[in-house]
Amino acid sequence: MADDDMRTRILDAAEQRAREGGYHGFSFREVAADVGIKSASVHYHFPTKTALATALAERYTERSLEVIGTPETPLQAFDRVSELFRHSAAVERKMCLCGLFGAERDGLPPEVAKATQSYFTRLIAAIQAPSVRGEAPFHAETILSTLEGALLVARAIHDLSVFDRVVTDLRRAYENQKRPT
Amino acid sequence: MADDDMRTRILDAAEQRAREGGYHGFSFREVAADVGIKSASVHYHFPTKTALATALAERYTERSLEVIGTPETPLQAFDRVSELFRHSAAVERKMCLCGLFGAERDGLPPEVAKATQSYFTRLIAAIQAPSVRGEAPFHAETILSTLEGALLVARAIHDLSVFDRVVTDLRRAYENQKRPT
DNA sequence: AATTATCTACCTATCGATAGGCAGATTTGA
DNA sequence: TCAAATCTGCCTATCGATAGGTAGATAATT
Repeated sequence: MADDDMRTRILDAAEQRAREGGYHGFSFREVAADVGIKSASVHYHFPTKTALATALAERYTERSLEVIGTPETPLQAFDRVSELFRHSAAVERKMCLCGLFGAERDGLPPEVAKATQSYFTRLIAAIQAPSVRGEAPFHAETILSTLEGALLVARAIHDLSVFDRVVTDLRRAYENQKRPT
Repeated sequence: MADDDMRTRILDAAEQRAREGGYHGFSFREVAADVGIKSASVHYHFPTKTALATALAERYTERSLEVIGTPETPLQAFDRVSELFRHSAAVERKMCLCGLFGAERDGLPPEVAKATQSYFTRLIAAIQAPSVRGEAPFHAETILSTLEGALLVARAIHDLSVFDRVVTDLRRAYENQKRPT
């Protein structure tokens, strides 16, 4: 039921906080209070805020890649990533962690910025993979950008139906479109 | 040549800072130092950080709407907004202010969140306007979401060519696509 | 006994914000 | 016309709160 590992519980709490206010929007004290320890004890598990945020981005990346898996067609890749972001919007009701970090890029410690960059490059690679056999109508960057933007905009105007309309628009174009180049 | 009005200079400096680190990523002291006054003097022009950030979002919205103007066709609307975001990516080399604020939504003072929401609803309305006569292939939300996401992703992976590829993908789909419903 | 995990207690730096003052320009009123 | 009053735009100094981070004692586990 409860998370056994304190390190995991810290990551969970920090992720929630970071997905609300971004890197500068959460603190060791808040996270510590969330998990029921003192802020000094958080430093035992993660020596610096940079280390904590980097671990956050890396775990988030791995989890996202697991959801995407190894799709066999471009359309299947599209649907997997759509579902990943739809879950973020409708179930977790939170921004994408690395989307938020990416927006804050210039205000991030370099190590966190690098981990954030990896999230995007690795997801793009995973989305692009099935296109090796068979052309895809859109670049992998286009899929990811659109979903990241749809999540951001839908949340900003407090209307999750925006997300679904954007996905519908893009998917229709994706199916109708023939080879791009 | 130089900005006469201190209020304007404060807004300019704060906008640069906010577009780097977000709402929690800039401070009165930094902004004050940028314009050559003391942080206490910034409070003379903007009583609270909420007031400053709200003014920032409102000014950003007005300026964006001026760039978009009143396009006469859906495709013209698309191109105007594309150019707005391309300028942000390639010339200013900064994230969209309200895109960043939107990502941080849950960590924002309510007044700032509302001003951010207005940015998106008003831009969507401006993009949608020419569609009253003549169908548009995509919803206005799709245009805005995709560009916001493309800006975010391109910056996150330090590759501005991503932005252009996404815009090219979307524009091709936009031209090829026939009436959606 | 040694390792692991958490504690108390504290540090320095910075945060947003307030109080009160002061020089200079502007307005007001006799 | 000239002096009193007010306003503008900044200043210094300081507030309480909070930030990330550290040292060393203590408790728990093996």
